[in-house]
Amino acid sequence: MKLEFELLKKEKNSNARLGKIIFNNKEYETPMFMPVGTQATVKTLSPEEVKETKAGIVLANTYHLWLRPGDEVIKEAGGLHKFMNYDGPILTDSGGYQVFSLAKRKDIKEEGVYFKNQYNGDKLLLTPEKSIQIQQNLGSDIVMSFDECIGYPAAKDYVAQSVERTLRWAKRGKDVFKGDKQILFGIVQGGIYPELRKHCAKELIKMNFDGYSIGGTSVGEDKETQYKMVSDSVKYLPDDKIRYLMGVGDPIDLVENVIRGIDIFDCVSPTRLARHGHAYTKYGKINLKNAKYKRDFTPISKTCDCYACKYYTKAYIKHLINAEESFGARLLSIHNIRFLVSLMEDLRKAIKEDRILEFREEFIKNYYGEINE
RNA sequence: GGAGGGAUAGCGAAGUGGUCAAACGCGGCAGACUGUAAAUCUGUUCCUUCGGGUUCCAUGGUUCAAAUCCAUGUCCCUCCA
Repeated sequence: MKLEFELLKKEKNSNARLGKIIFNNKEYETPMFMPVGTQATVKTLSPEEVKETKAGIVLANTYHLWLRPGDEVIKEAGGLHKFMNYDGPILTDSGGYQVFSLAKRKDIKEEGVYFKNQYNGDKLLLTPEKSIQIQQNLGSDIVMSFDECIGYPAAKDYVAQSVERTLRWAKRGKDVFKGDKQILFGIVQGGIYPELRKHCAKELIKMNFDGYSIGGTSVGEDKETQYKMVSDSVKYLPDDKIRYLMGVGDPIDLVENVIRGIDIFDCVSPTRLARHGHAYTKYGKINLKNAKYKRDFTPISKTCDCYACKYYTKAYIKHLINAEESFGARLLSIHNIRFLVSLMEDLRKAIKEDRILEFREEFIKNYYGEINE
């Protein structure tokens, strides 16, 4: 019951694609947005609530679960699906992002990356082999290669050297990966340099991974730079494999990168922004902490079909956020995830109808416009 | 009746002659957040035409200079009878 992918259609006027993921006798269409559940939970939501947003794949993180509760514990529990009670597909990140985000607490060497355990100060070594082994213990359905996610800007010499190491790490990981129940992705790095992106993509393809991720974006670069990095990576990737753009979830970026040929995305934004009081709308992001919502007794969106919009007002959710009641974060997380999932539904419809460029124009006009619901 | 302590910005609370428009926390008002060290972080919070103006219970005083010292008053708290 390995996860399978099937390409269904290519949009006529762009590089956008429509696909299908088959997992556990269920089908999930792509392009798709995947909510992040780093610690084996999408923060504040139950698995039932995640499913209600119609999200498919959920992310979890190797690094965090390795440290706590430990991948052996999760293996003993019967794997991540049983442990967290989620029967949909699960993708695990390799810990590669922590190479970037824990910048001050790491030391990159050829064998792997040394981290300091944030809970007890222990010196830890995460290697490509170890990352795969942990992900096999976790029992996720899509496994990521251990890579180095570099920041922006980065000097070309450093990026070139980093790409070579990421390639060696990808090979080392693949060599120990069993692959009887899971599929393994390689990660295209190369910063903003087209020739490094090309080289990285081509070398990964030679190793024949089950899917390809694009990494090293959404680390501080501007949008145009990001879109170019995606285009410079995607054009070498085979049609029949999933293309995953890591860490991208801004609504505009989702639209732009679907057009460039991306199938799946993940991002912490919908849930983090929710905890910070923000809600996505067709007309831009709103901050419910703002005083102007104190007596706004209308839903976040009149057209949204989520639980929060169906039963609750902005004034109520604002009150919950201000009072630091967790129900507020939960309602906004439901809304924000549903917003992105629903945006992907609209994008798939536009692909089916070959009118994705028109869709983009209208979406951007609304999102950056002055109109309010 | 006696003895002592206190009153500082929306609230709590530092400060006890100049470096004080006054630390810090909360509350308020905004901002940031992209493979989650993030229910976190940042800015701002007397008035202002940005030159300055007016503040630390009230009034009077000492001093070149007072939130800070002195006198009187008002209110609050604690203990003793």
